[in-house]
Amino acid sequence: MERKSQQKNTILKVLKGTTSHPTADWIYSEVRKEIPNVSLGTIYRNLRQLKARGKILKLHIDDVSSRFDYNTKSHCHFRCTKCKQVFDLIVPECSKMIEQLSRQRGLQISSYMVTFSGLCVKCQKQKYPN
Amino acid sequence: MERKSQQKNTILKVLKGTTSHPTADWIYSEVRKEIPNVSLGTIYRNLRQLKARGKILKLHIDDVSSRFDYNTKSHCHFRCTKCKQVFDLIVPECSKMIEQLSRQRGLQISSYMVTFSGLCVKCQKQKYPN
DNA sequence: CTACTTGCAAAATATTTGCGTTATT
DNA sequence: AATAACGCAAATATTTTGCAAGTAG
Repeated sequence: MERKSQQKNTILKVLKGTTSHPTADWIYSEVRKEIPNVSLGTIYRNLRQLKARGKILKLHIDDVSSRFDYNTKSHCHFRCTKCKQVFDLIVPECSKMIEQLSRQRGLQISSYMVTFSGLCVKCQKQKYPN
Repeated sequence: MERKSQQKNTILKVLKGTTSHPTADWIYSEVRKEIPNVSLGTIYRNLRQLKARGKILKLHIDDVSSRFDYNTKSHCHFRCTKCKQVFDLIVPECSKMIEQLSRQRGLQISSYMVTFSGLCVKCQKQKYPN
């Protein structure tokens, strides 16, 4: 059975306290502030377990590395191609679309991953690219 | 400037001839049937170039490795969690949704990646899991 | 000829795993 | 006491890159 550990708690706390959809490596550096000798292997092992138990989401937004999300409800993301930030998007039309898809095409949809890419409002306003 | 090469042509031909959204490694093994001494580095280099020139899409559907698609129009995918196949989905509602998003929220959306996961029609019918 | 492309091998990244030890239940 | 979780280091897997040679334009 699952056991508690300071490491797992801290990982969850870090994830809960950010909206940045962080990578394993970023989580590692955050957790190390509290548990300096934590190992990266432990981060990965816990993230995998948490995902398997449905407590977090693993996102495949870019090809560099996976990102993790404390918000386990399927939702949409917007990735700015300039500042590389990933924002949550609440898109009510999306759930309607899925309902339609399963009704009309017989697909049993258990989750979805939607990522829009483009320029966020902030970066659109910047005249000179960085 | 860009130059032609047998390797690049073959990669494109292979991609054009499949709907399986293959990985670099699968493409490699297909290309090798025609050019036995092609190198994996060449595959990756060409795939990167082709993507940069907008001739193919790079998909981030699962965490194992990237997949590539000859169909460069943004479109939706369905990934069966059982047989692991990835199918194209034409979802007209999707383009409407994007139009709405840019109009209502000021986002400049240049592309999107939509992946639904679940059981495909075929796998739903199978009584005994493999 | 110029310089893009290739094959090869080594390097860089991201993630997983084996093992002996620690800690939770 | 049993065994899940840990830290560490080595192993995998995927993708990139440096370099000398080949080739398209």
